[in-house]
Parts: sequence; C-alpha cells; structure tokens
Amino acid sequence: MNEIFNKPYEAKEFEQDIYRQWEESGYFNPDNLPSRHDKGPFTIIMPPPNANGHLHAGHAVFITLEDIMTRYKRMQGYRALWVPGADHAGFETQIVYEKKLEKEGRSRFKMDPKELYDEIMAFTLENKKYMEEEVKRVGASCDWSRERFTLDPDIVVEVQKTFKKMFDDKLVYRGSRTVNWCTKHQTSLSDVETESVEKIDKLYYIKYGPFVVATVRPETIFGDVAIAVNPNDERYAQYIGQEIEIENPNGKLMVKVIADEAVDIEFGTGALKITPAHDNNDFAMSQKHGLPAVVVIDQFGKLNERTGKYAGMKIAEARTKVVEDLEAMGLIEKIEEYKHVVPTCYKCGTTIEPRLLPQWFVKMSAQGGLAEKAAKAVEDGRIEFIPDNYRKIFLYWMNNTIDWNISRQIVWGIPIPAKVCDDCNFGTAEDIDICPKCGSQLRKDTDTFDTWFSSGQWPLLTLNYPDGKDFKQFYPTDVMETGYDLIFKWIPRMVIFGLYLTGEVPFKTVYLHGLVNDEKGKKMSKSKGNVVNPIDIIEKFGTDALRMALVVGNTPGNDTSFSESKVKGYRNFANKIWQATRFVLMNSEGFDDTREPQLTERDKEVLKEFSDMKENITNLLDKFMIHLAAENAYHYFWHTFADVIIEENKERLKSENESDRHAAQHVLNTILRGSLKFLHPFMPFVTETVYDNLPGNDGKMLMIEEW
RNA sequence: GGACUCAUAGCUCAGUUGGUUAGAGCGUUCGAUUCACAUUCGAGAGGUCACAGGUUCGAAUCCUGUUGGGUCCACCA
Repeated sequence: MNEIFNKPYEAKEFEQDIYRQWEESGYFNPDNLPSRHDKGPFTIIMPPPNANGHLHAGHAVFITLEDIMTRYKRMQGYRALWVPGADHAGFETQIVYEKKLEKEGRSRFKMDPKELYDEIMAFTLENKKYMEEEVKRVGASCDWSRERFTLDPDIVVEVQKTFKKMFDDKLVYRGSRTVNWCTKHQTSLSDVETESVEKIDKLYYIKYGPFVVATVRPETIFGDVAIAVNPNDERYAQYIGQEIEIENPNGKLMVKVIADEAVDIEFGTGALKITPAHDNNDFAMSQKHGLPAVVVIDQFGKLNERTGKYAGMKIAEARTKVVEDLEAMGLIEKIEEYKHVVPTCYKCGTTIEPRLLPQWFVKMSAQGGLAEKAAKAVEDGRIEFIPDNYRKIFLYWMNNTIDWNISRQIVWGIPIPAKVCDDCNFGTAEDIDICPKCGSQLRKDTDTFDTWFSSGQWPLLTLNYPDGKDFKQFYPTDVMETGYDLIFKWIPRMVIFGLYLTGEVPFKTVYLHGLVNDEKGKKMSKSKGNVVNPIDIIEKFGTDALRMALVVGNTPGNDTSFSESKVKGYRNFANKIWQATRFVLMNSEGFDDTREPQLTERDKEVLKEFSDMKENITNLLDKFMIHLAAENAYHYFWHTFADVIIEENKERLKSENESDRHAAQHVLNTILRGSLKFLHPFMPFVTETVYDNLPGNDGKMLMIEEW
C-alpha cells in the first residue's frame, strides 16, 4: 500500500499537482483522447467569465456543473469538449475601471480614448490571468488550447462582419429615437440593461390653455409640442386638430391637439402633454402624428439653452423651480402623490433619461424576423430548457421584444464598423466618405457594440465560425449551462445569432442554475459582508468539498444556500473515500483479481445493489438531475459501502478460509474501484489521487477511464 | 398590472413518471471507540408535507381556490 494513505486526506497536498497532470495529459482536448472515445462529440461552451475581477461563488457553481457534465460524457467515451473563454464585458468592465479611476482622482472624460482603452486592456489582461488560475482551481476540465477572449483580433473581425451582413440584410438600421440614457455613465443602454424601480413622485396638474394636463415632469414643458387626448373623449372633441396657445414661465407657446387611442380617458384628466424628445411614449406618438421633437435636456441631465433662465440646472432643481414659477402664475391646479415605475441604470440606479440619439438597432420583432425564428426553434423543441418553465419565460420575451439598441458610447468594446452623418443621422456599413442623403462628410462611428452583440455569437466565435474545422465538428453544441439571470440578456441573443448565421440552433439544451445565497438563504452582497470567496473555501476544505457543497441539493432554476458546515461535511467525505481505500488496500495483500471468486448469495446481492446504483446515477445524470446523482453517489459510498459492506466483510477478511477471504476482497475491490468512477465527475481530485495510487494503476488516469 | 416560483424536521434544503413506516446535511439527546477513519461509529428525539376543497384504490406529488414569502417582466402621462 502506498504510504500516502497513512495520514488523513489533505486536499491541498494533491489538487494542484493533479490538475497539472490532467493538463499535461492533453485529454482536456478531445483531439487527444484515446481511440475508445469514439462517441459524440459532446460540447459545452463555457459562459466566459468577465475578466475584470476574481471568481465568486456563482462562477464556482457553473464551473462545477459544467465540469460534471463534461467529465461524465468523457468517461462515457464521448469526444468531450468544453471551451473556456474570457469576456471583456464592455460596459461592466468600463464601470469597474471607472471606479478605479475615481479612487485615483482621475476621470475617463478627461482621458484620450486610446489611452483609456489601452489602460483598460492592460487591466483586463491581468485580471484574465487571475480568472483563469481560479477556474483551474475549481477543477475545470476544459480545453485551454481552445480558449478565446472576446477581443481576440479574429473575433473582432468576425463580429464586425456579422454587423455588415446584418446591415446588408436590413436587420440593423440607424435609428434616431429616444434611447435609455444613463447620465452618470454617459452611454445609452438596451432595454435589458435597465431596471424598473418603483418610486413615489408628485403628479402635477398643470393648466394648459383650456386643458389641465397631469405630468410628473413639469420641467419638460419647454419641449412640449402637442396635447394628446383620446378620440372618444367627448370633453375634448371640440379641440382636436386645433392649435392652441398655452402659457409657461418662458412665455406663450402654440401646441397642437392630437387624438390618439393610446390616451387613457380615465387617467389624470385624460389630456396628456407630448414631449417627444424626453419620453418614449411621447416619441412614439410624435412619430405617428408627424410632430417635431424639441430637446430641452442635455446629455448630463441638465436643462439646455432653450429653457431660458432654467438653462444649466439639473433636472431635480429645475423641476422645483418650474413648479414654483407655475404656482406663482396660478397654473398649478393640484399636486398628488403618485406611485409609478421608472427605469434606472442597472449598475448605478440613476434614473434613465430618455434621450433622442441616432443609434444602431437590431430589428428584432418584424414578422418572420429574428425573434420569431428564435421563438419557433423553442416551440418546435429544437431547444429544451431545464427547468422547463423557462421555456415559457423565453417565449414570452421573444414575443414581446423591441428593437435592440447595440450602440454604446464607451471605448471599451468592439468598434462598430460604420460611417455616420452628423447632419442627417444617416449611417452605413459601406466604406464611403460622403453622405448620399445630404452630401455632408461622413465620419467613422466612435461607438462600440453592446457586449451582448459579441457574446451573443459566442458559440459560433469560439468554434471559429464560419470556416474552422471546430465549427464543422462541434456545432451545434449540446448544452448551454448558465445562470437564470441570463435568460433575457444572453440566451435569446445566442439563439438569434445562431439561427441567423447558420440556420441551426446553437445548443440543444439550456440548463439554468440559480443564485448562491448565504446559509440563511439571503442574497450575498458586499454590503452585508456575507460574500463567500470560493478560493478561500478551497484553501480551507479542498475543491472537491466545495464542489459537492455547491451541487448537492442544488436543483436547476432554484437558488441554493451555501454554508461552510456543509463544505466541512463533504471535506469529511473526501477523507472517508481516502480511509475506505486505505482499509481495502490494507486487506488486499496478495489479492489476485484474475481468479474467479466464490461469491456468496450476500456477495451477489451486494454487487447487484452496486450495479443498480451505477445505473441509477447514470440515469440521473442523463436527465441532468445532477443534484440527486451527487447525493446518491455520496450516500451510497458512505452509508452503504463504508458503513455496511465494509463492516460486514471485516471478519471474512481475517478468515482462515482463503476462498472466503478472496471473495470478500473481490467484492470490496470491485465496489471501491467502481465507486471511484461514479464519484469522479463530482469529486475529481480525491478520486483521481486515490485511483492513481491503487496497485496496478501506474500511469492510468481515472479521468479517461470507462464509465 | 402580467408572469414565474416557493411553502416539507430547530436551520438550510432534497423528495426523479402519484405507490408501503416522508429523507439528507447541520444542530440536538444517549451511548461506543486500542478496529481504515474523532474529518469516526451505533441508537434516538424531532414533521396534521401552509390552508381549504377536488380527482384517484392511493396525493407532499395532479387540479381549483385562499394565505403568505421570493423573483422577473411592464412606456397609464
């Protein structure tokens, strides 16, 4: 018996070395697998972690789940491929870096874009290294030789080609409309990057000529171009179509009265002021009725020169001031408390300021368009969700989607390869210099892509679409495993791009895991101080223990609670595997496995139970019931094999009857070796360490043994 | 306003197509232990499976409703 078994299992002593051996074996790369591995392929694309910080518990969960799937399939003889990556995470990283700048007393707005870009690149590349090291610590058996970064030059080229193709196919267009603008971050955001927050604001009833209009934004009255009423509202029928004079603190103004079904007769006074430049609804209505848009608030959330004496004031200040002045003029009829929902920046909570800007949009919702095709793929069962209820959520979103704004006014990202006209808002993906619409000089667009524009193509880009041999071999992939919070942000984009570019879905199964909460079931957050760093846990209890704690009882689609005592329990289990091995080896001196054992009825029963258990775990893994598979494997090994079977056989191992002793040895060795296999996907380090040190296993690697 | 989800032991959670006495981890009580393992072993206490109906030979599981958590979506100013 190898002397390493003479002291308790200490994960730290083995894990990093084992990982290095795996890497050196080359078997993470399916091209290097032995010829037995002729099934498949089986492919998972790793959701690329953001290269702007360290791993958190959520990363550890997805790495564990995907690693379990990959190792299981690899052992089954599939050509298993798990492609790692790193995400430049445009807006997210830019914010992380801006905070850093802020701490240093610097600001991105005072920096040259190139200089800023280079600094963020250096920062990202450094963090990328940490991130990769940490992914390895969790035991990821992914193919590092295929690792991709979302800013790799060839990937940038491919992403830009997609834009061009979509432009040619009229699926992207330059639109000038109200977009979600964050006044703090100075960029527009897509609909999924805003968060609706309930707020209580004042609803002001303002006398407006013969009308009273209700508004929460009196400071925008300088941008009003119309009053809208419902065509069926008898109170106002006489005014429809007229130009009427209204009064505001800056003087008198003519506005048109329009009729639109969208106006709710019951709400407020049934009359609505229309400010196209600063409200999404109003903008839509202005388009319908051919009204102009008057901009009165600038990109910093301050009132502009059109507002006279209010120019330069911030929105909140201007609102107070305007209301005071209106009140003095006797134009405020009443003020009510009003609860409503406002969109905010999902990163900083700043209220989104709708802003009229020319931007690039992906046409999502047209009939037979991108969203509809994605919905159809799911309806047809070409993509399956685990858990199944996310199918409905996905479909709901696909059927209610709006055009996707892909322009970001930040430097950290892939440049949009377009030329734009500042005079008439024309934009093109063609390489021309003069605006065909107005004759002005075009300039290169300085905006970058929404990060989801590139990560939406990730399953294609990682496999070197369109000409790479990986693409031909491994696309479409098998499983996309990610957090349920990405059901809108990421999953639909991948489906859309996959179908658009290849006609095929990018993956067949979407497995969604939940959040990792603390031991009380509360969300982890820095401010609560309950954040768990997976690397700390690994240092303390070992990777295998962490993995089990994250996986057992963690049902797909549901949040899971993490507690150190749970990890401790599985650390003990790792040692249990170690000690059971030690016992079996101590009692296997002279054991010759080639001889046919004389099995008792009980032996046969025990071996049958064992093979039933193997089958059970296999079925569970096939059904993606990883939480149950892990628990059953654990339970069988400890409470059946160690507690019952080993105990039952202790006497026989000391028996003078050689044949009986041999039968006992056979049973124990068979189950031990077999159990190491079914435990391996969950607890790869301890099982590999044990397996490598079993007599006769020199040079063998459990990772590629037959399931 | 719409949708989803959860409610099971003191705590955190499982319970795989409805099928005997409902499980795990932690905690707890009692006991054991020169034995592979104190990172151990054995035994126990602890649950009207949120509530009310229904379907069924049989329901924690399926259906309806109620209550109470959680999450997501939402351009009535």
